[in-house]
Amino acid sequence: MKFPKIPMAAINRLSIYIRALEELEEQGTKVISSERLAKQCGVNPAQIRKDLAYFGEFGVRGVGYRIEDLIREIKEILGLDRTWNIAMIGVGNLGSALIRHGNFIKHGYVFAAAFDIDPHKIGKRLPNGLVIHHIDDLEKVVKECDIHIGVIATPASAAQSVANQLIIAGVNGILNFAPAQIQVPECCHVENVDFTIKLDSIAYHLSTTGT
Amino acid sequence: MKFPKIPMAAINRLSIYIRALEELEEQGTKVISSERLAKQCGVNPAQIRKDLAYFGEFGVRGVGYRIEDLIREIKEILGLDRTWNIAMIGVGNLGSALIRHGNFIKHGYVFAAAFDIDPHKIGKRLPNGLVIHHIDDLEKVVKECDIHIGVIATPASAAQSVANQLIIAGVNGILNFAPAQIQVPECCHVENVDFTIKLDSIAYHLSTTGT
DNA sequence: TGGTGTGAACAACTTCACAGCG
DNA sequence: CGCTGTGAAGTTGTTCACACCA
Repeated sequence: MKFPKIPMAAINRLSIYIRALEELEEQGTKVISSERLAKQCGVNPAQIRKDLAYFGEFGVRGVGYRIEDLIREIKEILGLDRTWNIAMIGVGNLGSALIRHGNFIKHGYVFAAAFDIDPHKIGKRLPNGLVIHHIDDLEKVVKECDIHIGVIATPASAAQSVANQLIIAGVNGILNFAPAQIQVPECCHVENVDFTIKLDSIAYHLSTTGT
Repeated sequence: MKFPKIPMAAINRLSIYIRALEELEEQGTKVISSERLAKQCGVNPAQIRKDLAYFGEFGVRGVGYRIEDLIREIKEILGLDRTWNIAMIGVGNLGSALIRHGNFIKHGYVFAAAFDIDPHKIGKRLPNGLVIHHIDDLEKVVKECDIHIGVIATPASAAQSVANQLIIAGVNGILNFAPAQIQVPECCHVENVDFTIKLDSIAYHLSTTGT
């Protein structure tokens, strides 16, 4: 296979495969077929083979995939064979809970700085030792701490201006928890985590399929 | 238009349209064209017209859409012309932050109960007045409080068993924050909010487009 | 033999282009 | 005249079916 266009959805599924594979590895499994992995991930077996084939030939015909190797390959594909320094912007309820949340560090994402705009918070120290900086120091701190990803946990009204500041600071990966669509230049990649949309979708399904 | 199959993506966009429309309404705008709304939401104008046409004819040719009416129509479509009682399962960092987070109530989702499995937490009262119940009381409390949606904010390892208990209790809408794929029967609708997947996607983009 | 890798068929979603109506 | 509503075309993503190989 040459240089196919890779569906976004395929990338997201790789993360899901990794989780399943790591679980299997813990249980001591060495090799797995696309069929069994598919069942565990709730997808189609052909989907898995195609997703992996976008990036190379990782399987052994008649056998399956060696789990240890496959985990390493997928991590390399996704750029997870390293750690990523990230910054939290907005240290309110959600922001501080996310910083304390163990899932980031477990996957190699390290909160290297935190920012807010509230004068009462600036200079305070978070439980994990991070000092809260003023948002105006973003560019300086981003450089100092080698930060590549920004997490926006501000109110919706502030999201766009924070995004602008992140981009000026040279950050071009943004995880946006604010319920707002933010506009960014081509070079920057934004992912939205918007649970109001998800809830609305649930409400729709409950409403249409008999409360 | 008769009974077309409605793309999931269209439903999700309706939430985005509502947000933009409510903002416009606050600013005093009365009518808007699909073109202008599209620009604000970052989508194609035809997309908006098609999304809305799945559900009826809400526009006026040569004019556009009356904002007040359109908001009401979309809310009715999504089942947002009422409030929804929801339950939080897992009152850790993330769970308690979400309960305190204002976005749920703002959109008509009311936390009516909270559950955990940690004996030290059972019986404690949250800042908003909710008492933390033991997960084993789920079915009873769900009935008493008329809960239709469950929010899972437990560790991944507990997610599936919590989902099972929710379904037994008669809850068939689940918002899952745990990084795990959960299996549910047809009748139940699950939405996953998995920021590790989103971060991995950002890492991939940063890695492939020159750090 | 059994499971991968993959072209081809299929399905889903998006955008175009324009008829039709206020 | 301008903007909606919509069939048709285009695009993207998924599944099938089987050649191929350890």
